[in-house]
Amino acid sequence: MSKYTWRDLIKINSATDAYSSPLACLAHIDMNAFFAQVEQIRCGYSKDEPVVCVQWSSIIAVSYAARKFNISRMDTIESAMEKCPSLVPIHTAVFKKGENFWQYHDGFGSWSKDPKKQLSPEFYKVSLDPYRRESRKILKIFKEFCDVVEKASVDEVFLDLGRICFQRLMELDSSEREPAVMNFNELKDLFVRGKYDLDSKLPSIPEELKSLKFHGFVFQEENASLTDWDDVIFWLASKYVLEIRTCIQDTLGYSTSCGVARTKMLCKLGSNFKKPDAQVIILNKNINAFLDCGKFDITSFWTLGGLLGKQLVDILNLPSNRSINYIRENWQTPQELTTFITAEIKHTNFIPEHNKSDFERVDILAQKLYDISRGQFVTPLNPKPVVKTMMSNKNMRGKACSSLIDCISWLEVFCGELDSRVKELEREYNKVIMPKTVTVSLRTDKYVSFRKSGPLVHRSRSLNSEDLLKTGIKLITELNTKYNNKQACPNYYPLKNLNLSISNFEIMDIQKTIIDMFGNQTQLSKPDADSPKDSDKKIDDAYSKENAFYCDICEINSASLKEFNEHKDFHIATKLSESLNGTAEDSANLSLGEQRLLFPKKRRDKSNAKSQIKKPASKGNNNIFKYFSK
DNA sequence: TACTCACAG
DNA sequence: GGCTGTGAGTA
Repeated sequence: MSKYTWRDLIKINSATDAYSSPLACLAHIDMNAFFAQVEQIRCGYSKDEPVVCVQWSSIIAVSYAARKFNISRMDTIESAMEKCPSLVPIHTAVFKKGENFWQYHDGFGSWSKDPKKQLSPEFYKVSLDPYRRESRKILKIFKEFCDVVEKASVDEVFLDLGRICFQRLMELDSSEREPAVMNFNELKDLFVRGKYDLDSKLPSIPEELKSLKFHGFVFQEENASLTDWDDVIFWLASKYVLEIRTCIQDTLGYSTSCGVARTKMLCKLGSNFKKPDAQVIILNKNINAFLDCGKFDITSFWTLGGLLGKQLVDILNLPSNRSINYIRENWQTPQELTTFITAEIKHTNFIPEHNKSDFERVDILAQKLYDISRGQFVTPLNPKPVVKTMMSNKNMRGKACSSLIDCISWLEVFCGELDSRVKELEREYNKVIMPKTVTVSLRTDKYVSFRKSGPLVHRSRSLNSEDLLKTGIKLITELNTKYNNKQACPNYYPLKNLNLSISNFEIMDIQKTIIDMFGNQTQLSKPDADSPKDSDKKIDDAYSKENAFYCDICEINSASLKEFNEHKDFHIATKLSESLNGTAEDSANLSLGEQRLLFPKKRRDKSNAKSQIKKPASKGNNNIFKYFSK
């Protein structure tokens, strides 16, 4: 007799409830040294060549080939080169100050001896866009294979394999299956004929299934034998995740690590257990052994990696031998844990400083700890992480941002980045995403920061880089006039940090936005007579008339007289800034944007287009130099 | 809404 | 260690 019921089994066929079934089967898949892999593949190196991904002079991802030389992320390029003279350092793509597109400069980097081949944080900002794009491609494959996918970060996902396993278990057509699997039929027949009670136990697994060979590494058991249906489900899962991982390897070239287990937490520990290019299966009967293997302690778990975890180690007096069984054996119930922690807090006068809320509900914390130590901490997958805010940020070194003009040049970078990130998301969701709030924030000193938010004044129905920039410039100018003076902030420039963020997203169906904007008109009008461009113009005209505080120079609206006046300050400020900064003769080191900004009539350098992966967005007549023209 | 903090990759 | 990002809590 199985220890699982029909209810447990049928539950895994539900996309929403499967995770909570005792027969749940999830996976966590992690890209090995993702950034390094992306660069290795992009540049056509083999996986045996020691590629590292570089940001300025530090290494941010080390391929497994490079790890063989004992190179870690802590190494500088120089020390890594010493360990491995054949090292292949590849710098991330970068935005140049004043430009709203990124590009790769292969062969360039801050490690280069030749100053002309150096990328410096003073003039560039790292772009992570290439990794996001690859991440989306990979995600797309996961979604083809699996109905419930949680994108946990740019290089990792959780999968709920419930439906797949259920269907494969119950599959009617057995022609493609291994002979032993034919015996699933016994279960299937009972199911199909409805000869079961939800609360009755499943039959035992057939003898022939007990010796199936798992795909991948079964923790602690070289020749794991299958004893119950959970094992059979995990066997099916091990086969299926290998298919997924092989597909990703074959179509995109990426190697992955994978953990298969009952809960997200166990999956995550599993995928991290063996790297690279491996899958680890943690059977339910091996959970405790896995947790006690000596590699984990309480701080190994999600959300306990920081201060909270350390505090718990102190309070519970946990041994340093990295073992979870201590908790399991010392506190048999969640209540015992609650009592202990409460007493200990009183006894030691422990005062949690920042994570106060965690200790206000000790019972919840104790329950969590109790479950974690037994591998029973169950959480659902979140298939829809909706964007709340999006930020483009830059820490400024030295004099990277020393004037209002510099600020605007960096804002152009930020707008380019945010615009393309929003477009990417729109493609993924097939929705229109429109932020309603824009925030510019800056730091002049370690502890002195200012910020200003405002509504995004947009003139078309999708986000565009130019409108975003106009709003950003308005905000940065207001900050500049307010704080860049002796009284408010004597050491305003050079800024230490500048960032632009968008928030308050309105997420609309593409179809819906058209109807919202035009009512039934869209359906009635002839396509030729009312082309999209005309429609846009109509909106623009209508919008302009509604707003009294309209700036003819910028073509933007202000919400109030006060705002309008502040906006006018901006024009005065930029003129001033221009007169201070616009006299440089040598424009060789200036970006295209800055050249346009300072020398609008001058012919611009158009070389360097070769290594460009992404085409710059069309500039049209909306160049920001017009702010400075007479 | 503005701001800080914690946590993660 | 530098950098990017998110969510929770607070006032």
